Amino acid sequence: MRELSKNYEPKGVEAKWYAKWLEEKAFAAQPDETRDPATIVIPPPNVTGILHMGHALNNTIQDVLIRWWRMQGKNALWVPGTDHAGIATQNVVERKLAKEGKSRHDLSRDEFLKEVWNWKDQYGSTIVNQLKKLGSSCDWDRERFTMDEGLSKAVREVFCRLYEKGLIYRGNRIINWCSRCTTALSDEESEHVEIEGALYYIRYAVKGEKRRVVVATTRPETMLGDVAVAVSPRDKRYADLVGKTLILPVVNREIPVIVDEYVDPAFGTGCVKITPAHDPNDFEMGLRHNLAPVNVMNEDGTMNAAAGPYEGMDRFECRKQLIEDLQHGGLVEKIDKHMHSVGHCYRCSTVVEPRLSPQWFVKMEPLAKPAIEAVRSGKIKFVPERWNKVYLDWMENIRDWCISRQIWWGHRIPVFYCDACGHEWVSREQPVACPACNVADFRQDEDVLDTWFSSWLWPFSVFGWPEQTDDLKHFYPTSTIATAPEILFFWVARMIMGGIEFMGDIPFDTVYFHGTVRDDQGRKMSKSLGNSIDPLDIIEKYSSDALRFSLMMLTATGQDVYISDEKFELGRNFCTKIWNAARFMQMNATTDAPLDPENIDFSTMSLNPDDQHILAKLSETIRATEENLEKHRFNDAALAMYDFVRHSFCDWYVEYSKSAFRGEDAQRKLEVEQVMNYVFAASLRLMHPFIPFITEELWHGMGYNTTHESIQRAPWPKALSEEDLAEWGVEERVVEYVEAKHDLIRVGRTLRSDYNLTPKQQAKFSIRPAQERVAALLREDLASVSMLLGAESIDVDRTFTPVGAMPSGISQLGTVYMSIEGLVDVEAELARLKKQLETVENGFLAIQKKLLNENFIKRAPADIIASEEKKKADLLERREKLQKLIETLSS
RNA sequence: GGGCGUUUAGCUCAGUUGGUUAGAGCGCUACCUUCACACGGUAGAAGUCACAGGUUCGAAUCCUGUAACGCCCA
Repeated sequence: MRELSKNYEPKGVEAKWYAKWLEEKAFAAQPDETRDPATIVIPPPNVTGILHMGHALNNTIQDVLIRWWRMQGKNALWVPGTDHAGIATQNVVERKLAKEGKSRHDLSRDEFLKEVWNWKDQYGSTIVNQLKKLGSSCDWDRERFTMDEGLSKAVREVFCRLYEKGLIYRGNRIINWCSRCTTALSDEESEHVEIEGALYYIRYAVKGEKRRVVVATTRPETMLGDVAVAVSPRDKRYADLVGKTLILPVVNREIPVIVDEYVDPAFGTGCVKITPAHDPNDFEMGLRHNLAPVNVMNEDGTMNAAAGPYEGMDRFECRKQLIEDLQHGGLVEKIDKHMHSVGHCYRCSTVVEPRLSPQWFVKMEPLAKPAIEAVRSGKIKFVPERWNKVYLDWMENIRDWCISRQIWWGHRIPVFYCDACGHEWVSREQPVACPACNVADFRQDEDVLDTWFSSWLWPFSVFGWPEQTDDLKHFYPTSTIATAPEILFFWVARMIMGGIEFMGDIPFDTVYFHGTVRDDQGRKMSKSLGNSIDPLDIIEKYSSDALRFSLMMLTATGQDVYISDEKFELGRNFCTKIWNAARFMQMNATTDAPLDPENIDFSTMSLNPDDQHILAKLSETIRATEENLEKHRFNDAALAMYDFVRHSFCDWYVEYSKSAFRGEDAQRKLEVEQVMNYVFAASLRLMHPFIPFITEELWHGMGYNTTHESIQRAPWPKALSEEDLAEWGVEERVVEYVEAKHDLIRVGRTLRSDYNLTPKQQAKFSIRPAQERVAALLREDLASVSMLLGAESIDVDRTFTPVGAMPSGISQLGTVYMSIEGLVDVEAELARLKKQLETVENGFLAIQKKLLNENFIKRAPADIIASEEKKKADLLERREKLQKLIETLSS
């Protein structure tokens, strides 16, 4: 045992232990058929990412679970890794090139990819290093990257299987197009934002008539691509218009008026312009009516030749100019303000353009079916459960997944086209010649796959799939996924489908959805708002343990977490408290000999009431912690240990121990020391998953590392049953007595405080115990009671009657009287007692009313009635005592 | 438009199958630098459980409706 410094200095300690753990490969796990596996795969952060509070929360949760399982003796494995984040990473590298005045098109595709890999090698480990600062106990030798050769192989395998099964197809569809990233996006990657736009009412001429038809649109620039105007078949206003021809302004194209059920006569004017190349509903309608789409935009969001005079203009510039021109021609009836929800690119926030283009899709319905069943049957459990409904709604209305991206960084689509014979085929390996005509004149598809097309394979691709590895057999299915609900559709739902389709089994049995980390005003943390709190700053200022513990205390199941800088003081202060409790124990140690806190036998000792109490409380706390962790109630688990260590242990047991340490009984000192070390060592183990660094430091600092060198591999503390505790001599009635004794001490302290006694002023106390049994226990226990009360003397007397005005209070064990001659303010004491009487009176009346209610007596369960009866008796007793005290004082 | 969540002390939140005199942390007030700890101790003040109905012997808790805020989907 070495001496602990006065203040806990976490910085060096945390760095020291993490380095040691890495060096010893303390987090490594190998397949082992003799043990139960417990696996977590990390939600791979973007390789471009830097750690934010969301990551800190997400990874602390995983680390708590993994460390807990590891201590329980499970074969716990946490697989780390990063995601290649196609669009985001390409954007980063393109921005870097832009600073050098270059675009990616100045480079060849291969040269550009080389640039990206260079970037990844240089900066890609940033977030990984940050996760290490958090204390994450990942098996780092297993770190994976979604562009690794092995994972790329899995991606190709999956693409080919689905293609061969007919579940992947290419189609000319309306997709979400980001004109800044110049790529297609999936529906999930287009984020809808409510914005104020305008509804433009534009007049179209009827051919050969003076009449004008007014259509309303939010995107007037697309009218250049109109191929029809549609009305509802039930709309009498326009019945005579059907079949007529309209002249499209500006480009003067002739377009028909058609009828279609889809049209909502109540929206706008009831006349809808049909632009099949730029709207998904219009596209469907175009198909129904055999109308050829007219595309008016280029990939970069500028207008193309079909836009006539507007060619080359940006789409929003065109909108402005076009409206101006139409207004000049008197063709704009009105412009109304209009709130609507508009898709934005989730990577760059550019307004998404619905665009007709040939893309690759996965047919989702067949994959969704068993995945729906897995959740509905309860095979996969969502925590909190309410996400089931969100998942099921989405899955039951699932739409095909657009997986092709027009960027360079990513898994290239393994489809090949023969220029000689036109054959198209998929291949797991790079082909040498066309399998149809054997000519080597072929091209690979230019597109890459959606990044999530590799993420959905993560729970098995990290174990070497499609090879049937030992890792895969042992560690799959994984146990729990911890994630934010934002990626329920992106990732969780798709992993479930992927796992069932390719592994034939669910990828995990539990999904824990934690909340979003927000600032103390409830706003999402974002760079642009400048309200982010950097977890690394918090670690720097308060320590990683403080960050972790505070987050866990604050995260109620599935609720958003509101944080501010000061909230992390909670964790820091707690760590300091633990540290000082350890120092206290060291200072009072009677021996320097190392002790093995895992093997102390209390059955030969005669335990004092306080010993019994703390041992019973410890078991209760362990049990509560386990139950809460099992239910993923991390805040309740954290609170249970916090409450135990801070209050039960530090406030009561440590304070009690002082009376023993200052006494003369050497045997007693030794016993107290053993109890303390047993309890403290168990507490360290209990807290280790939450605050790994300080617990490891103290495990060694206190010399507990006798049987288990590192606390990480020390066994999870065992909650003892009442029978087990009884073998040590822990009796339930004694434990209850100590609870009541605490109440008595509180009552006595309140008396002191009410009469403004300073801690140094000693007072004489008299206690009139309720029963003889209590009197006996109290007499045995006077040393500690006396110390905790700061009493000059304590008189335990069943027949005690106060002389004159003596302040008093009623506790569960009996009435406490305090004697301080000359200081008693009779009026103040009376007021105080009357106030207490009023509280008791109210409680009594409420229960009385309940018990007099016939219905209650008839219908309430017997045990409830019994407990109410007992409460009534207690209150009655208190009432009588208070009344008597008031009477004595008043006379 | 559909769905979900939230509303409890000044602030942030617990409160699990309905049964307490409704809890915690922070903040606040008073006293205390006592030989583990002022990143501390002791004591205290502070709540119409959003609102309106209903069910029940009994509602913060269950049901219906209303309002405000937030999120997701279209």
